[in-house]
Amino acid sequence: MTSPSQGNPSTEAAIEELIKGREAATRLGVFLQEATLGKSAIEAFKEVLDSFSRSLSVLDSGQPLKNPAIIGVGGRNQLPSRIVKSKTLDDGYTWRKYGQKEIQSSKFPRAYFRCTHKYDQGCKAIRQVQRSEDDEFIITYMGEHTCREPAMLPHIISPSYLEGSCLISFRSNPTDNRQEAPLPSSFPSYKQECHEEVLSNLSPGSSSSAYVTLSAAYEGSKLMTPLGSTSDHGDVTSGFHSSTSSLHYVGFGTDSFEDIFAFDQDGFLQD
DNA sequence: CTGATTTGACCGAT
DNA sequence: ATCGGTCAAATCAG
Repeated sequence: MTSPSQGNPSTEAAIEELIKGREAATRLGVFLQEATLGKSAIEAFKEVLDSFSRSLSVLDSGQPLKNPAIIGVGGRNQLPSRIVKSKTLDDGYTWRKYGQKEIQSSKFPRAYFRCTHKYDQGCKAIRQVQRSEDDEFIITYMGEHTCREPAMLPHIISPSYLEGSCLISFRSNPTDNRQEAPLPSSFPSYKQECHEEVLSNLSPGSSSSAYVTLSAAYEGSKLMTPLGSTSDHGDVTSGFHSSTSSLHYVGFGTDSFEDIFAFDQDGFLQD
């Protein structure tokens, strides 16, 4: 990946500082989480984080950020969860939407997905998707995929990202995105972009919390093709596609903390 | 025809 | 009582 920041000492220094600042902010976020502060405090905190992230993005433009900042621990239930900000809903897995809800704290509805293989393979992974103000999606993944997604190529990102190698590369073809749309189809083209940032990574059990994402690989071997629409599991849906992307952990944790995202912008939902 | 999405109802937690 | 998450019937799409 080419990055303008590369080879530019001053820019890199700036990035370094920003990363430090962001880390400090995320640490602060943990306290904010524990202390029951007012919403304004949380909003302010969110702005700080956003600023760091934006600055980093600008300077870094695409370069994977190192030093992921992880805020918060543990989801509201036992499920390991992580929050990812992405421009695409494709993560290599097939999801089935089972609900959508207007959420009080954010003006955009939240869409609920469960793994397509919930019943045929007992996969417990679920995710919640919300649109953010920048035409991106805030995706909260909960639970681990225990399914053996045909389309997934065994590219498991181990918890190593906790050590700084937060690189998750995606890549595939945009096949069918519809099911990915958290809302009525008014999402223009969230498919061609593949930017992701892991806003948070929380895995209580940390053990096998490895989040799986597929990568470059399965191009050419689309095992996932809709088995003729006769498959018993018949849950072939979503598309997958991805592409190399850079992500940053900007993190924070619990679901409630999600309120930090006071997405304000129209357009998410609408038909 | 089969499977996915939509959407209101239902339910549990707060 | 309210809010968020899930269910499930109706509807849509391939």
